Amino acid sequence: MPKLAPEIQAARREHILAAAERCFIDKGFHPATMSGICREAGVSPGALYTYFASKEELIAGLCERERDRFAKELARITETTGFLAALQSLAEQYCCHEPAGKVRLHIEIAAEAGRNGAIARTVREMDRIVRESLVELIEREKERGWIAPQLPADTIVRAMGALGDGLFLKRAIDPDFDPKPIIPAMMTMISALLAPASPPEPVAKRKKS
Amino acid sequence: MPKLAPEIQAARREHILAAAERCFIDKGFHPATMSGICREAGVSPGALYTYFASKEELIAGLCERERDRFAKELARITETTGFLAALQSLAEQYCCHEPAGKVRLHIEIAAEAGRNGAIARTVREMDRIVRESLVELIEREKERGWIAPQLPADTIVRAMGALGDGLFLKRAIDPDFDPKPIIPAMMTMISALLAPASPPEPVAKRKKS
Amino acid sequence: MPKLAPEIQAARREHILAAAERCFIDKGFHPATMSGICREAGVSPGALYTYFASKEELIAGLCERERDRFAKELARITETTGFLAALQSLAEQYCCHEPAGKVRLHIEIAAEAGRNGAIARTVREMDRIVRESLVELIEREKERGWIAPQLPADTIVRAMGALGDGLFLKRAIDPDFDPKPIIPAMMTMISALLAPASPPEPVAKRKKS
Amino acid sequence: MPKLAPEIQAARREHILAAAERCFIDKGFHPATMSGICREAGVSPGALYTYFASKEELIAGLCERERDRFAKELARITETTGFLAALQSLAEQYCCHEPAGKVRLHIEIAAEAGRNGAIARTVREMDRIVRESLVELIEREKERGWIAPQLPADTIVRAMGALGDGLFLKRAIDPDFDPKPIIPAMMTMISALLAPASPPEPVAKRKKS
DNA sequence: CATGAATGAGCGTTCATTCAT
DNA sequence: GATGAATGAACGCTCATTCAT
Repeated sequence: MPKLAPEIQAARREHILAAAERCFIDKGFHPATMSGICREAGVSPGALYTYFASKEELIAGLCERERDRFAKELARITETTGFLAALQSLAEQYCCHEPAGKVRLHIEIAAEAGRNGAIARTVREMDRIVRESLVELIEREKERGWIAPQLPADTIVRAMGALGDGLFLKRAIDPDFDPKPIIPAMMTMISALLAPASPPEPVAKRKKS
Repeated sequence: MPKLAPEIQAARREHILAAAERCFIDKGFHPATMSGICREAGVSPGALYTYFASKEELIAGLCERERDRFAKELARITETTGFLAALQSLAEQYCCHEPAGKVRLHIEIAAEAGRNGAIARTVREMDRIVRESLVELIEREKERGWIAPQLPADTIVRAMGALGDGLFLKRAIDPDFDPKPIIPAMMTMISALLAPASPPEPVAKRKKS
Repeated sequence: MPKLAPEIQAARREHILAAAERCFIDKGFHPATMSGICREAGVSPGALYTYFASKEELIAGLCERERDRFAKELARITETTGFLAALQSLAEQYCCHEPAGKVRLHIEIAAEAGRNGAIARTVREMDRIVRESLVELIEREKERGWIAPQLPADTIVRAMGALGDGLFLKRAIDPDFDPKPIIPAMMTMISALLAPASPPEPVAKRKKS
Repeated sequence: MPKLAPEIQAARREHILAAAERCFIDKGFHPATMSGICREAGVSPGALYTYFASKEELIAGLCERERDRFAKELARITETTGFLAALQSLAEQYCCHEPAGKVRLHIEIAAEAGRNGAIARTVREMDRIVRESLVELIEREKERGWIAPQLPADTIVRAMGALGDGLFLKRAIDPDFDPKPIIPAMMTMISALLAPASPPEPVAKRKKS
């Protein structure tokens, strides 16, 4: 039998990852079973094991997929807009509109990262990508004189990242949690860090004069 | 072997919970085994099962213990100090000095809360306790005229909580993560929310006038 | 502590046996648990084990109790009446009015007897007692010329016993089984064995002349 | 290892059932262990569980197998002979020649039926099959004028069934029990129910002329 | 004598993984 | 390459029995 075309291989891999994601969201990494994932994907165990050598690798693959997806999305966003617009877009997408299942999956990944080096590395890389992208955006705005932060861009980004991650955690714990009421507070906090030259539009007017 | 004194029972329970905590930190809730916990606690399975009816109940018991410990610690802190001192104490204790294992355990609990109603309830209750305590402290400071926040105390507390939780998540992912460099940024953010009458001492002097 | 008065001991034993019977009827010998029996009897495991050295002995004790009860009841019946009246009384009591639970317990005992020598002995003894009692009654009637069976009394009794046991089995399998419609058929069969001098009253008129 | 041919699957199932039967006869349903059955069948637990989802299902499967076997055997017997020959054949086969283990197994099944609805249903169905077959045979003989029973065929069959079941029970209790001496008594009883037109051949000469 | 917490072997069952077809 | 039946170690949990108090 001739080797499968790489694009078919990749599609199959993606198909299995999608099925695995559904199972992992539903049950968590450890309670989810390989045969459940096979059923969900409509694939035999033998077939699955030609794409992923073990359950661990499947989990790792899923994490990498998340990282790549996020990186791509982030690139799309940062390419075309300024810092605050990007921030707002990210907040909306990941803290508000992201489906609850996905949110929980990310917490599951974080929990797994605590025990699994490969996953920890993937997650930290994802973190790094976000941070570097945002740092770059901040530096650009700084050069243009639009903001005048008193702290290093990296520190600012880390602090803002913590804010976003915290919202994620809240949503994972309580699927009914609504982040909207907190957004003004977040904007206040972020503005304080950035010290924008003039009140940026999407942020509530904070102090006149 | 007549009925054990309640305090001995409680001590035994606590002893098992401590052993379970070590195992859960080491391996996670699902990969950790009951017989591993028994070994760690130096207890037979039968004995363990007189204190906890199932693995699930053991996990739930651990979460409740965390909630109670935290509530107690929080009460101790808030009783004796003002808002900012309390905040600093909490941040130091839970975001900085908390051992990495404990931090990961809390993320594990959060992941589990996504699928287990009993645990979700415990975690949300823990959250509520923290929020209510801090809201009360804020209101007190407001009355005294020391701060003049523009947003409802509850919103502020939630935003600050997200910040703290985000730091937790970072530490779970990366045990070498050092929250210290971000603390000034956090203080800036919190100050912006609280609008203190005068620059509070523990915060870096940020802008004259 | 002075030895307990024998009558108290016997009462306690009986109390435990009664509780065990309820449990065994409810769940069967093997699925029923010693702690369930303790709960039902309101007795601690330690106390139970001073009366019965093992679960097996408890089961054996229950079987012996059934044997003794049945022997006593049989003696009462055969003492005061003739063969057919005794037969009718026994049939009514054990094939019709005996509660379904008891009936099932006897089948449980029979099943256990197949694997447990002590119980088999008890059950066979019970059988022997019934057979000897009835044989004696038959011989008495024969001497009086009221019946003229063509087969040995023991054979007759065994055949009749099989009939009774068969009804037992049916009731165990189907709690709604009603033995009443079969009674005329049984009477016909038994009459055929006994060849009574004149149509016995409770039996349907069978052959003219 | 692609999909096994259905006949191989069925053979494997049958192989496991046979092993289970040996274990259940040896120890009873509840004391017999799944790993014992696996050992007896030369099969791993996982393999067994692909054929039977639980111990309960294995027991149910065994009961159904008994029902089907018996139905088949019964059909074979009733197809080719008249009522009395069929009866004699059944009595010989099931009351006399059936191995002691099988007999005990049937009592075990009866005991289980008292607590397990699925098994009770199977057993009652088995009963029904026997009854209906024999009722049909009786009706046929009646039409031919060979017998002239005074009672409904169903009642007669039930009474005769009780007789057979009673013999079963006796054999289960006492493996040395020899049903042969009772057979003349049984034939007398059955004859009395059937009222055959002339002394049927296979029955011992009972009354001169 | 009674208590009931403790024991620990062993239960029924699961499931990541393999490999003959 | 795909299949899916098979493996078997290991899981969570039970319960007859014991014995320190």
